Amino acid sequence: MGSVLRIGEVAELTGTTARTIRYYEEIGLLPPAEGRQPGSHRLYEEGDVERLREVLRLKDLLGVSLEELRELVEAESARAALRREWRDGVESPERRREILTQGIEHIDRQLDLIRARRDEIARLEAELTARRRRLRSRLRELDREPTEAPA
Amino acid sequence: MGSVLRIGEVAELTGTTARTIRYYEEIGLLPPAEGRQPGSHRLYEEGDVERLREVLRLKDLLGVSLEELRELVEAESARAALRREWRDGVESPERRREILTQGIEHIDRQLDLIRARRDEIARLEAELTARRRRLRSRLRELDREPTEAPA
DNA sequence: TTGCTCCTCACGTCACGTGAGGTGGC
DNA sequence: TTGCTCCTCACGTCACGTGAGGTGGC
Repeated sequence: MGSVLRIGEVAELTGTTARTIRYYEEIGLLPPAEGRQPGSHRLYEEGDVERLREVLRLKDLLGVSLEELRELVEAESARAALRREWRDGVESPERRREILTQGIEHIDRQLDLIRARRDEIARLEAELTARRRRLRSRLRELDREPTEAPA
Repeated sequence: MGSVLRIGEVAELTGTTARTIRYYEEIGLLPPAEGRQPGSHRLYEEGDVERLREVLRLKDLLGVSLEELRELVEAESARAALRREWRDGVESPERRREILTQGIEHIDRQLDLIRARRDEIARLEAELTARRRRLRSRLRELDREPTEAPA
């Protein structure tokens, strides 16, 4: 059931702060809480929580500016519009093919960003484990000849 | 040979700006350029470039604040001091064992951070590829029955 | 009615960006 | 001497943090 949430609860659920949510609304990164009079409480639903979680995750993992993030999110809502068109029944197979193709291209753009990050992370991890192995092997050498005391 | 570099060259080599280098020096994240009179040019060597590259990489990949980054870097120079002690010949095997053990623990702390990131990235990548697969398979379905035109 | 969370300014902070005006080495 | 890069303020900006003072729903 669509339980209604206040901004503090949404902040808690997503691991952020009320200020951040208001700021994201202010710069147009999040849509304003629906049907709200200025001064009154912002009310959210589970879908808004999911949406915010996604935004925070992309920001954290991709390390992009909020401006770039806004472009990504806009592309995402364009995608949502296409999904609605699809769900409501699309007439021509040409249009259906177009929608699917655009969806794949959108995902590919995100995958490019993610994979670049993944590779950098993997490189760093490999370097660290290599250094760890070297230290471990020296430690084992010490254990094998423990009587190497000075004169 | 130890070619001497100016701040703009260092910035170019590391993909950052002169302002960032000065700022990092100001907050103690980087050591001040060696033997320099106030007002005169900062001069760097290849080692400084490597050091800065490491700092920028950790910042980018770990997404930490400069304060946290400074702690990491300080731990790194503590490690460098231990490596020097090792290189200059350490007397007791107990001390050698201690140095190696501390080195491994230091690397393990960094590995914990890196692996957490790696897992998050992997989760996101898996979700994206799954969505991509679903779209691709729908596209293939369309190709298999291309005469599904409306009346 | 009392707490609690919410609201809107609005100033502070972190990590730099961006001139302004001036000095120093090929 | 002319460019070029460098220097030090110092103010601007982005992404929020943090009160100040006030209103609104269990």
